[in-house]
Amino acid sequence: MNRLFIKSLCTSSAAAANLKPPPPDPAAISNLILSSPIQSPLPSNTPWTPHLVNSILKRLWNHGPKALHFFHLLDRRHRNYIHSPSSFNLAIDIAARLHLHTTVWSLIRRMRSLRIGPSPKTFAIVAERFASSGKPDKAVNLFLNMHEHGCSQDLASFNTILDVLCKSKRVEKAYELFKDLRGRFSADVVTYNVIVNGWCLIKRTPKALEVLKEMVERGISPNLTTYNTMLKGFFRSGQVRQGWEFFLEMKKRNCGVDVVTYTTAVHGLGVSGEVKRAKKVFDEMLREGVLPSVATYNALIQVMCKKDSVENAVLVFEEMLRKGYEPNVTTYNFTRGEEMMRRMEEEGGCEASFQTYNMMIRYYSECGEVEKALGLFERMGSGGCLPNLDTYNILISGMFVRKRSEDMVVAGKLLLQMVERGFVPRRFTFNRVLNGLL
DNA sequence: TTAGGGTTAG
Repeated sequence: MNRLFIKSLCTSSAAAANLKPPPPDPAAISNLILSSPIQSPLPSNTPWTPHLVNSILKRLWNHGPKALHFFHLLDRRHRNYIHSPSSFNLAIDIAARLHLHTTVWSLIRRMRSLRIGPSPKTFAIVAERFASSGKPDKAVNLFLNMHEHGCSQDLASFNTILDVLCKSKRVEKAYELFKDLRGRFSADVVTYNVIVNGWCLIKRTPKALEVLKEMVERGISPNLTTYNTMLKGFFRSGQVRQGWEFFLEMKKRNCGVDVVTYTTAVHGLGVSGEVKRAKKVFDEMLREGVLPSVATYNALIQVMCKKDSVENAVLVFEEMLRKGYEPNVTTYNFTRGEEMMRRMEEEGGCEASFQTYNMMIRYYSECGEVEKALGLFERMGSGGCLPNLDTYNILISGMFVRKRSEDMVVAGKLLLQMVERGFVPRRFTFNRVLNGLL
């Protein structure tokens, strides 16, 4: 707070004296880093700020080695600049994603020596990477030992590690840890909600209901989040009837159903084919005076596209615009096609995300329009979002559609490029390209 | 980054 205040004082007085240089452009700096060889020095005279550094790290997210190199250069060569905790956390996330464990730990030690961390958030980041790369035990150990790295364990960090395990589908592991330590950390409603959600994520609603019963027995009252989680769980596991009955029960018992409840019901009913009922729930929501969100409209649009007709989806889209909602990337992604992509950028002032690109690239690849797919890929490279692992996998698969030898060569180049950018191709992808080339 | 709702996904 204080630092921000001082910073704003400095900038405003500089502006008053007309000395303020144009603000550095993260996109320009990122592109410069991307296009120059790895030993190049950073542009001099740049007024580095945590905000600028963070936005560059995010732009270089899908080019991990360059991102880390940038971080290290700034850390070592610029004596007067000290990275902020949030920049450290971003760099640690990138290093952990690339499985550079030595780098992760040296960054953590560096944070500690600068007395700016590590924080519980730092450990949550690393634990998440462990859990998502099939090492849940390492994630648990990290949590159990975090106090040795100057970071205390409390209920919040306990809930976080459980959530990390659950979100990476290691629910059994989470449940074990939960049973072992719930007494020590005095598990609260958040803890139980995390576990309920975990079982729901892997479609084991009976286990989720069991935990729900258990929390009540232990004197912890479920809240609206608990019920919304359960509701989503029923739909996710295909128990549409139970979902519907649960929804009715929630209303009957005056749980204070909210926009999340309605969005879940509209989406859940719709994707399982009950479009009429989904629309009825949506109308009922309006009657009850619960304001739909962009997510609610997106849910309805998706349902219309998939189970009704694109024309009706567009009607909902137009209605959304009429009511003053601002469609976001997700909205446009449902109504696929170049036309929509143009519209989102020109009229909507809404930048395509890598999901948008990936979807379009997949579409072109599948119908053999390899040049168009490659064109979009090029556009990505020079724009705000760099291709990610999915992009490469989709595009490389696309190179096999036409069974042409020149496509194989492109596939080979893409494979090399993805490795250079810090992605690990699946064995399948690798062998396929190799076979293709041979 | 202490929990729940919209991209495509089993």
